[in-house]
Amino acid sequence: MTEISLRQLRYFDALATHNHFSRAAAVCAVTQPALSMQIKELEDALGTSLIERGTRQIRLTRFGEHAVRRAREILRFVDELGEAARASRDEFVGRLRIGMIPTIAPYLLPKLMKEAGNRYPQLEVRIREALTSKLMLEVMDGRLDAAIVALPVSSPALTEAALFSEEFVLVRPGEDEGTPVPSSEKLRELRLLLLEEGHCFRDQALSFCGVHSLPPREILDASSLSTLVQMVSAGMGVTLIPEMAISVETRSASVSVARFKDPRPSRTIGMIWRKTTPLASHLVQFSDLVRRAGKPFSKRGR
Amino acid sequence: MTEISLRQLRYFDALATHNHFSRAAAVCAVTQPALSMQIKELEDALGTSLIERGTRQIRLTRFGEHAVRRAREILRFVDELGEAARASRDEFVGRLRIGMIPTIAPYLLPKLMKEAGNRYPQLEVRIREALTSKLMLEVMDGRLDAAIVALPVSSPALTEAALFSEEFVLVRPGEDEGTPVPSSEKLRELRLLLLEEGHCFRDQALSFCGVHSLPPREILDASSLSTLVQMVSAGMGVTLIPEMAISVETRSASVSVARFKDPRPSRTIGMIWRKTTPLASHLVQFSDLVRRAGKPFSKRGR
DNA sequence: TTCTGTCATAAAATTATATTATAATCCTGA
DNA sequence: TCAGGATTATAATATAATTTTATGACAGAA
Repeated sequence: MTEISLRQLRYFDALATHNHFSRAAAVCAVTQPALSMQIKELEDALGTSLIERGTRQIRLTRFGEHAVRRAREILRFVDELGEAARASRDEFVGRLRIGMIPTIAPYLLPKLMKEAGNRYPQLEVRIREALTSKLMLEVMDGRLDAAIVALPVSSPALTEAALFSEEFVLVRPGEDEGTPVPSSEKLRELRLLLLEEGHCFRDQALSFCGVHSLPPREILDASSLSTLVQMVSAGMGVTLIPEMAISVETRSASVSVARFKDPRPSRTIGMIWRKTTPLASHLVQFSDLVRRAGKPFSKRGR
Repeated sequence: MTEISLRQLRYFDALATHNHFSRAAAVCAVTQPALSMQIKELEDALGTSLIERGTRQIRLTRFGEHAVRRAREILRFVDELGEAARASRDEFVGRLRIGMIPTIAPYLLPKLMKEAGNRYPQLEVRIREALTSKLMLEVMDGRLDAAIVALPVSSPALTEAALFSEEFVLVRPGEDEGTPVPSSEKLRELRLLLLEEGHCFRDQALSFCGVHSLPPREILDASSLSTLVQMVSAGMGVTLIPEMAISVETRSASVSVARFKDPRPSRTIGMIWRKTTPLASHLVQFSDLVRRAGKPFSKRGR
């Protein structure tokens, strides 16, 4: 004995509406014996008869009446599944979980959320802030759809899409305003304040100074750019911050901002996602949005 | 492109629970390629991907998560349809619509309903009272499941099951008690009170008297046995009533009841149903119940 | 690199479904 | 009561869908 199939339910539905095998078969675009057999199979599968067959006319049995209601319900659910699929592939709707590193999130977020709200009103964007390593893990095992980080991350499982590059600027105490900008080598002699371990921005700053690790220092590393700037303002040293952080972080601090001459330090911001994600095309679209949001900070306004 | 099938949903369900093609295939008792292909077909049919395929592990896509919930819902509905079918065929439950003619209903009903309540507590018995011709029509077009009438009805579309036979008795005014019982021929000379046209009992009574139609009479025909007996009690004539009506109808009337010598008039009570009804076996069962209910009235206690 | 686990693909075999042709049934009307 | 028409069932055959077997492709681990 075979299983119940949707085909059987569809034929049964047609039969119940037309009360006539041949006409129902025509509606289903099959021949009458095909429909007859499927109905019989359905009856076999259910172990009970659905149709009272008279020569002149047929009618549903008691249970048939009940069954056809159920069958139609089932068919409707199946159709809705198809509709849901269509809706989900055509439109970028639902939830998008984006990770961002702490040296990007506070600065990019306002503009990004505004643009996302305009462009994809149906989309719920959730932001999670964490260090690159954690974000990578979360993207890889599906807890995030994508992350916005500094490139490269170089993981074979991830696609990287570069969005824009931004320069780092030197933040010095307010009174240093106008004094010559030190070269990257000179920076090493200054008291360079840095983020704590794990932030890629720390490594990028160090790399600019030509060092890749640092001997233990007397002062504690900061956990945010905000703190760093406040430390500079308090005269504890100098620091680097990315372009996008300038306006937010230096607004209420007595610090001066200076740009480097070549070689100018910079980082490339990009988005990463699983190579296998089916959201890929959506994410490419979305990355464009992020690119637009980051444009004001972008090197050479690009 | 093919249609969505339940098989695909079942495989998808298994795949979503095991997150592993081969194991899911094993659970479904098919080989892995079979399952892979059905999943692919499902994705094609939906026009969207459900599974993110990684070499090491797979996971559901966003839409896949939604789809599997829907799929399981659908599968549950289908299973329930099967269960409902099983329930409906094993047990005699639900609604049973029985028609009865007016010369049976009031007398058989109390006992029948009591017995039915004992034997099939799950069964809702609905009674409709009408003349034989109407009942036959209603049985034939499915508004009734069966009817209890006097046989024969001789319709090729209907099955007749004889249940019991009962005699007719003569009802005379109380003062006739003890006087000789007239023969059927003599009855013709008496003022025989009858039910109105359409009642089979009228025809049966006439037939007993050897006449098949009656010239217009001065008196009106009665619409119930009850009225007939009251008319007899009022001295308007005599009448015949069936055995089962005696105790109810003569209780509160000053009439005398007399039985005929051979040939004794009688009628056969039976049940009729559509030859094509799937309730046939249930109705045979039920007819047994009716037989039991009618036993006390039965000719020779049979 | 090679091995291993995993899913995809291709060809062949099997099974399910459809079609065509015809039978059976039963109602209709002479 | 008998022929004719309408309707569904059945049988044989044809077609299509599904499964299996065998193999490929790919990525991650040793």
